[in-house]
Amino acid sequence: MPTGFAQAELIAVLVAVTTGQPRVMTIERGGGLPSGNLESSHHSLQAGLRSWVEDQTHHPVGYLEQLYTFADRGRGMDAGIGARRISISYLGLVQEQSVAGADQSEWHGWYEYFPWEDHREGRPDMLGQITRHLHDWAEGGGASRAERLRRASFAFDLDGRGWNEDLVLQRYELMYEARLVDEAGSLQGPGFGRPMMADHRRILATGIARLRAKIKYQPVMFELVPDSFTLLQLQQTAEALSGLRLHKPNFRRQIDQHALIEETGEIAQETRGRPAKLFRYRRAVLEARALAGSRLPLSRD
Amino acid sequence: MPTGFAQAELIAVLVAVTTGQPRVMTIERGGGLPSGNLESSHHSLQAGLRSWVEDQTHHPVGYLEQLYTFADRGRGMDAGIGARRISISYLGLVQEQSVAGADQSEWHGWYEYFPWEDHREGRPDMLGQITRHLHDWAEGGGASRAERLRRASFAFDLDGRGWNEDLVLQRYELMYEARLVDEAGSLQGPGFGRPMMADHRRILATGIARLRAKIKYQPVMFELVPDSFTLLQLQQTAEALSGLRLHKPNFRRQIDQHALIEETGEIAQETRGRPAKLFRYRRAVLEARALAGSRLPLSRD
DNA sequence: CCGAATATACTCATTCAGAGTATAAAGGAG
DNA sequence: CTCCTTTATACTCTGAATGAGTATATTCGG
Repeated sequence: MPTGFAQAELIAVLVAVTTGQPRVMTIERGGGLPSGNLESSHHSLQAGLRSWVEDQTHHPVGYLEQLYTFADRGRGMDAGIGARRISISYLGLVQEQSVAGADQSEWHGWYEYFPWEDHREGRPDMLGQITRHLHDWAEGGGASRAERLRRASFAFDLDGRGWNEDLVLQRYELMYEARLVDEAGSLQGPGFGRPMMADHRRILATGIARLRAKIKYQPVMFELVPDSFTLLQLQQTAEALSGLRLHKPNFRRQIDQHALIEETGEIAQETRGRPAKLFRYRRAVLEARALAGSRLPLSRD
Repeated sequence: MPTGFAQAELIAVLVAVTTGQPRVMTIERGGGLPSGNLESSHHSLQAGLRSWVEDQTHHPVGYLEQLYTFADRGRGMDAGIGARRISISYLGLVQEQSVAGADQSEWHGWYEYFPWEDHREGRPDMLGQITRHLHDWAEGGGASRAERLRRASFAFDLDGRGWNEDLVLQRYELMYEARLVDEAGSLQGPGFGRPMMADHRRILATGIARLRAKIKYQPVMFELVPDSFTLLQLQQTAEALSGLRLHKPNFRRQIDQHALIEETGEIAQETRGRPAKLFRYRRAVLEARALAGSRLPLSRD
């Protein structure tokens, strides 16, 4: 086989948020992410992936973006033939209403896999243990001890400068290096969080990190909620994704300052408390929004 | 050949800024981007690309990130065998001082390829022509006429809401659809800007767009300037990348508000005007900076 | 009719971004 | 030597956005 040939595979991180929990589509009862070989019938990667996912899951995928491409020497293959496996991963968002009918299928809460990432009810207790293990790992690092400490301290907020919810991948990779997750061959006893096959949990971490970064400067939450929603639903979606609790008045202000939504005129039919107005997303602003966010200090001439 | 096999190729967008011009490393006197087949000797994509680029160009690459993975049916190949070409593109940044010795090699100013993207001396005149052509194209769009107008108006700022320098790719793709660039088979006479082989100009557009977006929230300019630099150099680098003129006092304020740099104690040896202090980048803040930028309205409990 | 629960509306202080002005230090022209 | 051009650096003023907290509406279940 000539050089430059490889086996190509598509992997999807499909995300939905239901009842305040972020969920990801899996196969084999949570053991892996949906994936498949790149077929020659697919005209473009994006289009191919979309039709493939929709065939398999029967959910329309509102939003789809490429995540990352990995290449590892194919472990299950004959060595020496120069072939390797290329995995092209995608992040897809599915609206809650589409998931609703789909019984207790293969949607798993993503904090099963990353329990240390959910800070909505405060800093998880297990971070104490993780921190101790990371310290041990750093101490055994010889020359790289200082560097290990610096990385761990930064990613896990060991010096109290504030938890950065975006560092999902950095945290997972540190835990992998320190052998605190089963995929790395855990040191003693079971590792933290539920493992996945091959490097699927790492890909999931990449997807979560991307999504957490994205909600700050692009209105992607709207791809996850139903067409009409209350402000509380919207906030809870943002909280589910970021794993943080948000300040209600300021969240609302930010939303309507940017004129992201409009009232539908209807009222939510839930029981407790004062009924909430229903809103819909103003698709028109998707572009206007892209205009903002310029942090460069422009000159007027 | 079994399904799922493909030819894999690496493509690099290598960027440097010299004498106020953003440049990109090319092959064949500007006709294409450096590329090569994925070799089985490469252990990871990132590492493989880095060593490959440094072998070919003899420039150390300070910063390297994956851009995008394309898959197109290989046009030059036998059809029907199920193989296709996968192109994995990377963005790399090179410091000016490394380029200096490298004579008049294969570095080409990127505004040769995208002359309509340079707004440092005001809105380029050719945008008038481009706009007229785009209007014609939209008029001939039948049912999609309104949609075409909306896209063109947004990307090229036809209604004066302000030029968005990030939309490099959108603009190139519109011009491709309207056949205003030679790669699409230009309508009449030569297309706008200098063409490149295959889809290399599109990949370059992707790289420029990524870099323009990135300088707003990550201090990547420092990967492009020498180890010690003046504030004017730094600003001119930012201007070269964004294609915009920036407001000097505010640019300076932003830089030292974030404590990104420190004085070296030395003074630049240039002739005209008051001599400028030299600064160096404080690598320590790379992490602290990542902490900022949280636009989510957090709650305190 | 009261209180728990939720929704919605303001307030106040601080920081930050946009825009412009003022002063300092060099070299060159006369 | 003095003035003028050029670049560097330091402030000012204003308005917008953000962080944090408080106050007022509605509903329902007792």
